[in-house]
Amino acid sequence: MEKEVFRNFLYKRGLKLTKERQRILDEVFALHGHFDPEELLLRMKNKGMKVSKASVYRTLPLLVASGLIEQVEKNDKHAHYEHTFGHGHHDHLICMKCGRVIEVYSPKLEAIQNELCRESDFDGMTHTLEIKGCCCDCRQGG
Amino acid sequence: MEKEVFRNFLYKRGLKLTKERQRILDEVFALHGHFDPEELLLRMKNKGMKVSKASVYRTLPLLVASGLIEQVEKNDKHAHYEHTFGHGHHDHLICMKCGRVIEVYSPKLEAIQNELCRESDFDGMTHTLEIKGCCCDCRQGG
DNA sequence: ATGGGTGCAAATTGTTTGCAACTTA
DNA sequence: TAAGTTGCAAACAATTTGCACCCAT
Repeated sequence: MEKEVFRNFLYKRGLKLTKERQRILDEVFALHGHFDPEELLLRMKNKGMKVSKASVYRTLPLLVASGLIEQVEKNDKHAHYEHTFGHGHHDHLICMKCGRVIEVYSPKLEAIQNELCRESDFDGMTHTLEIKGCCCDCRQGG
Repeated sequence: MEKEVFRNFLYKRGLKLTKERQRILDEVFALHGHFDPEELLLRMKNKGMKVSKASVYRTLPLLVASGLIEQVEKNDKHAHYEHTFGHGHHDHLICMKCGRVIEVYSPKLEAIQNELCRESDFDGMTHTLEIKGCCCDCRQGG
């Protein structure tokens, strides 16, 4: 349960699990795919949940630090996140025409990460692969 | 010669190769590794070159569009670029302790890009792989 | 009761833009 | 000389922060 992970993470650092943090956690995990802080805030306001922009901006880094979510892009203006707990690692194909994001996974990539790290005596923790191009819909349409 | 590439690029779009654009191009290619707009501007000012912040911000996207430089990260605050002309594609190992960036290349990765794209009927153009972790110096030191 | 947390609004920071004067093709 | 370009300063947008009150532990 992600709430346990978060509670435990906070506890270890002497931080508190406030109502606001719980609400943010819940909403993040109620979400399907990617989101940005503003989007999250808007959703919560629309549901009548009480949270401030500041709390959202202060809580997201905690969720990242606890390993529950990941920052996946910072390509246009704002940061994008996605939750990763119980959701497996994957990478992204990003369509440059319509912005669609397709999730993909390749075990071979994990092997390559290890290989590249070994060659440079580097202790690799995580990787992010983004392939930019054009999705099938846009190729047909345009 | 990168200046020819740029001149040609501008010409095709009816744009002009001004002194400022030349200076920016020169400085970008005088640089070794990564840089951000602010850094570039500072270097140029220190050398007594006359350019405004606005011109730097207006020129970098042109250099990207012409294929001479690439935007490689947007992780902390600002955009980071590096020149790629005559410099081959590569990916990055990023040390999360000291910020060091190590360049790596794997032909296998190109194969994986193709494979992943084929599976999703996606027309992949470029990829960016970043592996985050801890470099050898930081492991020993800390 | 203590120390962290909240909301608000003001402050920062990276980047973009309007405009009048200037340059390049 | 016509069209694009510059520099400046003001405008923006995303994120951060100071502070007085609030609430988990």
